[in-house]
Amino acid sequence: MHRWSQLFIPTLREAPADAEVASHKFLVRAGYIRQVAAGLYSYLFIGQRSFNKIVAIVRQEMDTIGQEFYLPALHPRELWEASGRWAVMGDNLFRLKDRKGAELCLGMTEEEVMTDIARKELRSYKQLPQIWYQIQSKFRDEPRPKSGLLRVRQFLMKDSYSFDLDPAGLDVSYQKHRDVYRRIFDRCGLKYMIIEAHSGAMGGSQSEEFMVRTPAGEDQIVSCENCDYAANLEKATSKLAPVTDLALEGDGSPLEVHTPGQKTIEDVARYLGVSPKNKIKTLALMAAEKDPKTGKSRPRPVILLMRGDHQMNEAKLSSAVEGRETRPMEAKEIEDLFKSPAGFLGPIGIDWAKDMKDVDRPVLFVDKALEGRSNLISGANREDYHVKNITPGKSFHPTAYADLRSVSAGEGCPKCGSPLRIDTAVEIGHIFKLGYKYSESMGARVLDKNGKEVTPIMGSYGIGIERILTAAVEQGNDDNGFWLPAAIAPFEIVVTSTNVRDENLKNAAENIAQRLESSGYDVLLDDRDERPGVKFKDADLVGIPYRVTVGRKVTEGTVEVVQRSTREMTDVSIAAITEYFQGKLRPAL
RNA sequence: CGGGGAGUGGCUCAGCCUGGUAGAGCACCUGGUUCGGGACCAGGGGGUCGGAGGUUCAAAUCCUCUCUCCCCGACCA
Repeated sequence: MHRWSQLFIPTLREAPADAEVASHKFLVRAGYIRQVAAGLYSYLFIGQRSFNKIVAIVRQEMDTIGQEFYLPALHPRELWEASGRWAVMGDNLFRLKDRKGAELCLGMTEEEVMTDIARKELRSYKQLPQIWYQIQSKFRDEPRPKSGLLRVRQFLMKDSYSFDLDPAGLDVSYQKHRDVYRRIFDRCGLKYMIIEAHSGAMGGSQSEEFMVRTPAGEDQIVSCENCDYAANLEKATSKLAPVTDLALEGDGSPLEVHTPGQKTIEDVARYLGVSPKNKIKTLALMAAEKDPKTGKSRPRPVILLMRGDHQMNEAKLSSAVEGRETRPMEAKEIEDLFKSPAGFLGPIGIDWAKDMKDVDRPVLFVDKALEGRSNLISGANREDYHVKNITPGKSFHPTAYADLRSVSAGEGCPKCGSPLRIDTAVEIGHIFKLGYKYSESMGARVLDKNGKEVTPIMGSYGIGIERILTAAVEQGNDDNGFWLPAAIAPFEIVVTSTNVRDENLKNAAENIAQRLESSGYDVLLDDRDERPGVKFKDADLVGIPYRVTVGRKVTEGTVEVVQRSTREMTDVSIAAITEYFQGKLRPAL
């Protein structure tokens, strides 16, 4: 029996000054967590209890498809060199040296260690498929930890890895994870959505994220109000309303117009009396390109053309340039390429690269929204001049058309055309078809039926344990505190006796708590010698879904049951208390 | 890394501009009253004012450097 009077549950009347989001404020106030340093938290008794419940659910469900390992958090440099990530991860990877000077890092994920086991141990197709998982602390030297447990430097993650003989096998492993994740998040009582995700520069094909909508989130997700389309903003596309092109002017060749001092899209559009939708936006960037001879990095111009009213999306740009680092061009670089100051840039008069391998010429990517358009207006590459009658493919030849723009709310769903909405959300899980990246680079091989060496294909799948708790708190809170789904709450019921000095009440509360506990419920008995108000406030704060108030009605043989989320209050006879919760917390299946 | 803000008892904050014996509320300890929504009275303990250096007869307060934390951005399989 857990007695509040004996426990360490340091509740706070006020939120710490540096807490901003609800989950951060409440988890600290409720005594779940305490901050140690930026992005590092201690989990106290009731916090840890809640984490344990989440972990138990994750473990139980994962065991239905995979095998649990426990791998070290400390990894040798060699493994990360082998995968190439020692160089790629940059400052986000915690690095250190041991006494002998050997370099190590703290794992952000465990592809390397898992693949290392696979390459040493897996020999035959008969051993496939495999799904291995673990639940371990992960470390990331975040440039900016924030929002309490939402973005931290050390966190608990369930990560699993699948090894299959072929892509069809990977599809199966991926689908298994998708199903199990749904069960996990359903059991955790979260309202979530599954969205298409950006695969990132790390390669891989299909990728989906499990997202919980909340203003505290960091991701932007696009979803259809009508059908099931949902995608990360980094990936989302939309149907655009048709735009009426301008009429051809003059003899149809590019026609310069004087636009003194008109630099922004809006200025030019207004000055010429056209919509920004008929204007081309020219973005000038430099990408880091490896010189094929010297192997050294050198900047290469990458120019983007967008519809005047559209915004460029960084993730899509990253895909277009195949992961190369990019930065805005400096004024001098712009002058060198365009022979014109910024504000009047355009695609004409420049010899663009035919493809990415054509490294000596500048790259021109044109957003797909401009494909098929005609008689647009762009800068003339001459100060104070713009140019009309610009038609992509005719007036200039792009290196490639690419999806570069960010979707805006209200645009049409790519599936059904209904309006799209954009929300912020927290990512709680991610499933990802990795492909051959790690098995290839680290040299995992098995023999297939024909005795031929083949590289297993991998998937990786993560769940952020802290984020489940955080999302749950964000999803259920009010001015007084929060409530957790019973499955992940530190306790299911708090039994509050209004006055422990009254022997009758004290004994009744003790008795009820005892009975509930022996019926299998997780019960916290608030037996503190505090005024009722204090105990009610604390009960409201700490996230327990039900409160049983043992008070003045005891003489009539009843107690009050309060459901925290709805504040709904029910008088229940003491004799029938366990049955009451049978219906609430253990509904018949 | 760029921009902004903040470091004063355990917590929330005032005091700083205009230098002169460190404050309030909450929390904590003792005694008493109280007991269904964060009680009241009386008494009490607790602070090198983030750190270092400087100016000054005198620094929480002014100056310089530095550390830490928060927010926005950049960053983020």
